[in-house]
Amino acid sequence: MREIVRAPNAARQQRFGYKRVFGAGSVLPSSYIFENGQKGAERAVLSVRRGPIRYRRNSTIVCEGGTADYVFMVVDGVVRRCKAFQNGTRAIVAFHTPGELFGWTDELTHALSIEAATDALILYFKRNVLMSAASRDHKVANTLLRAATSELRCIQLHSLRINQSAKCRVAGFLLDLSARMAETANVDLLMSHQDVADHLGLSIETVSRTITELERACLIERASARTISLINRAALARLLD
Amino acid sequence: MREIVRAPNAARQQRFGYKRVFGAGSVLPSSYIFENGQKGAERAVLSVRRGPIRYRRNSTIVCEGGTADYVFMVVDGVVRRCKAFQNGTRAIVAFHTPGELFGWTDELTHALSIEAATDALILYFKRNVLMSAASRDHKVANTLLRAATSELRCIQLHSLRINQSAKCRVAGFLLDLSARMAETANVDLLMSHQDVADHLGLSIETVSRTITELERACLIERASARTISLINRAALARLLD
DNA sequence: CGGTATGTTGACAGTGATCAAGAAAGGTGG
DNA sequence: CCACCTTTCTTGATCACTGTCAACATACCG
Repeated sequence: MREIVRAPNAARQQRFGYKRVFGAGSVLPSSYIFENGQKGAERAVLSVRRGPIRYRRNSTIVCEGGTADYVFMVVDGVVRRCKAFQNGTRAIVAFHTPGELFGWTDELTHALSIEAATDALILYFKRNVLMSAASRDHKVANTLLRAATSELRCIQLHSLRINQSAKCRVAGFLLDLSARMAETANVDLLMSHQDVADHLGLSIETVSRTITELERACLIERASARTISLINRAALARLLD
Repeated sequence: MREIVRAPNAARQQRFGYKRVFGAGSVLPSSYIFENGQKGAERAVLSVRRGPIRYRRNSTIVCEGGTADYVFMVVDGVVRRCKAFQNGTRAIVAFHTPGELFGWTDELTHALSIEAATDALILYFKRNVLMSAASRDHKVANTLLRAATSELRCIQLHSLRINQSAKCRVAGFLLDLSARMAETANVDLLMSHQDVADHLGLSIETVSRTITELERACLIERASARTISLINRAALARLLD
């Protein structure tokens, strides 16, 4: 049987002592959003927005089981959707990066917690307004459909990945992150190794060891623990599949 | 390193020798569908249907990478969406049961193969017709949205499950299956243990052993290998989380 | 009835988790 | 700027769950 308490160190036990410091709401000019790649069909959706609200790293945006009154969009930072288990472990189903609409559901409550993985700026959309708008306006419905579809694709890839070896999982994660961040040179691991581990279904130790191993094999290079350059993307990609 | 060839027995090597026997198309009266719980909003969608077509067990409906010209609905039987890896392993992302609309994507190709896990009756919908219908008719868009949303929920639960122990995975799978089949007394494992194993990210041996273990613990009872009654659902549910 | 496909059980090995301890990074107050 | 503290990351030793290999049992089907 797996142990109940996984992190005996004092440092580790802090992990779930989320600070829950809800950042003071700091409303940006609405032009910010429209300049940020939103246009045309999204206008209708954006007309029901609230916020954006700023969250500090590790603060909870929605608790699992909380009423699903809102759907969200990341303006800045990284957000994680996760579930905490009774045995103290945690699983991160997905990370969300700027521009992504997430938290959509047709149920009354959110099945997962939504937390800020870094300091983050979040936009709110009232779900029932969105829903009734969708049933009248096909543009809104299509925006939601597009969001759900891309989230579906993303989580499908993820579910394929977590049956692979640790090396594949980490390599795939780095390649994905690099693609999402559209960084040319190096990948910035915006989230902690603990977050990466909980996302990939590994322990932090294994994540650390695997990164070290990839570095020794000259596939990546580290400037710091969270600043990684993918030296040999082709070789990394070859690890997958 | 994991071994390349996983199933050395002659019997096992047959696993991917899919028969690809496309069943002759046998068109049912359209009333069949309408009697089968489809109504109202779904009408518009159903007006663009083709089929249903009958597939034999293990035949391929769509190959991974195949053009995504159609979206599908299970009329009867069970369908699996899966990916075969180069090392001979296979991952089943999801099973689909009667009434489910699946295979929706906004990409040009299907990322996963779609195969009949049992003899199955499949309805086809032209994707581009569906897409253009969705951009005009919000009812169609909402039907797609609903399908995508419930698929999303399903795969989220699944991705949470595959980080758990083998016992949790099997117990959860049995409970889910029982709920989906709405069978009162016992669960009928319509798919092979191999399919279950590939879905849960376990080996067939582990699936078999785990089921035996659950039986010895008096949580379940077996009439045959594929006919299982959940004696103590509460205890099974307690294994989860 | 033989032959194939599928499921079961045992022995053993390997990947990754756990436990433990130390190193590096980041933040705060002097 | 430095000392101090907390958090995060790294590395090593050991253990266990689950995969692999092997053999057999059972079910299915012409």
